[in-house]
Amino acid sequence: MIEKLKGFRDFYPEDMEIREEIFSKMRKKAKVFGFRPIDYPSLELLEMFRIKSGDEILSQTYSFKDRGDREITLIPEATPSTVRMLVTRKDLPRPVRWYNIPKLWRYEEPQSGRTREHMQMNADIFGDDSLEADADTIGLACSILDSLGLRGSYEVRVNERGIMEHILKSIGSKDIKNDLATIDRFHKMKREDIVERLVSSGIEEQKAILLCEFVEKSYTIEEAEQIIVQKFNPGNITDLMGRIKETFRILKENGFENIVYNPSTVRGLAYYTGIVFEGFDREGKFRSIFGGGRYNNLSALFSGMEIPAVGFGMGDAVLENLMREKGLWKNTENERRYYIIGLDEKGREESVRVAFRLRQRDVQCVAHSGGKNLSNALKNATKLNFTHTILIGKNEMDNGKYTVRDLASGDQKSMEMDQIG
RNA sequence: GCCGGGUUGGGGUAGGGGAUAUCCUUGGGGACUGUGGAUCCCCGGACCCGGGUUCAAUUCCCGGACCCGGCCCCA
Repeated sequence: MIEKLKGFRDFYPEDMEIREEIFSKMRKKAKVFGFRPIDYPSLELLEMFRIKSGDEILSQTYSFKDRGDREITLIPEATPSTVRMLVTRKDLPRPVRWYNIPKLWRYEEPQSGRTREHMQMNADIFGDDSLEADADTIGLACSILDSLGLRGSYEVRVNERGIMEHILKSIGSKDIKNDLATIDRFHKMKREDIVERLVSSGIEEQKAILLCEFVEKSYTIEEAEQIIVQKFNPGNITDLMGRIKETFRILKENGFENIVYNPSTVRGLAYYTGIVFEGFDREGKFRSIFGGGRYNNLSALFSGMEIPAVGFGMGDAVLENLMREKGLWKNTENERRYYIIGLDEKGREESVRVAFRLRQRDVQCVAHSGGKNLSNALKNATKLNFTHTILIGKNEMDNGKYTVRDLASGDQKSMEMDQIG
């Protein structure tokens, strides 16, 4: 037996159909939000990811030398290729709204919600530094989850890196990058260790404890503002706070209530420069469903051009975890699929003719090709996922109408071919 | 890269130092030749891999692979 590679997945039709339905809903929502599809290679020069993330990424990529001695890699994330495409075309009218659903690879130990190969919907807005673009980005992610039936099952944790930096500076941090990384791990480390790490970068212990108390929970944006202003004396954050409040207001006003301010959401050491956000299931059982934020500096690394950007990625693995748990991992389309059964020799000949005729009108159908056994044919129809059968025997041939049976209800009626569909 | 728990037909399982390896389901074939989505009959199909202990290993021991979960890291 040939085995598949560790951490990779096969998809059989029963799951693949569901996955395609999910992707088609993602595409539909992206489209109505004004995003256009792109695509790019699965292999890129390793250098591109080194520019963005540094050398340590080498240990987590599927990378190798090609026959021309180039260091190349299966892409571990979507953003660099997208930005590469963006800066290549200097003629593009901005703002640019692009999305795609590529396969991505990372060479790491598989665990719940993380495989070595996965698909991830990515949507980005370039050349638009507005808070409205931030809101649209989060709005699209939420609209997708809602359209999948997950409304009420998730929350979006939002933070603003600028505000966090102001806070850290005001309480004496000498190593803001490192402290953001510490905060990112807040829920994974012991409180004493967090405090110790914060203190070691120059923060007084009292302030470090105060920060921990703040970072521990989620807040409404108003609560967060009050605490930040009263407890941390963060300097002038009026603009930043005004912006994030307005972003919250837009989202709430337009039906997305499940948005909280969560100071521990900082998205690691990544390239984010402003708003950051992550979607989680309400019960906190799984990893993040989607994550993203504003990254205004990345394009400069690629081209010297400063193009503001905001976007998110939403992987298929955690989404599947959650949808299965909520009983939503199922087909929701209700298309008809006909199984055409000839009851005698003439009927079987006719069943093939009928099949081709129906397909000309895009009606899904297959003619039964097994033996004469009606019982087995009906059983096949059910097991092979058809919704209706069409029976063709002597009676049908005589009067030119076929017997159409709804397999779910058992209802049966006589129809002419042109009425079937 | 590290840690824990697993691995018996396609799926789900029982068992166990020696026998034809259990049961359900799925798959294939057949009977019943127009209302029967059944029923009945028949047939396929498995002890993850390598080494060790033993007269004998699917069973015990060691190592590996893979699966599930966690850590590290996070794109």
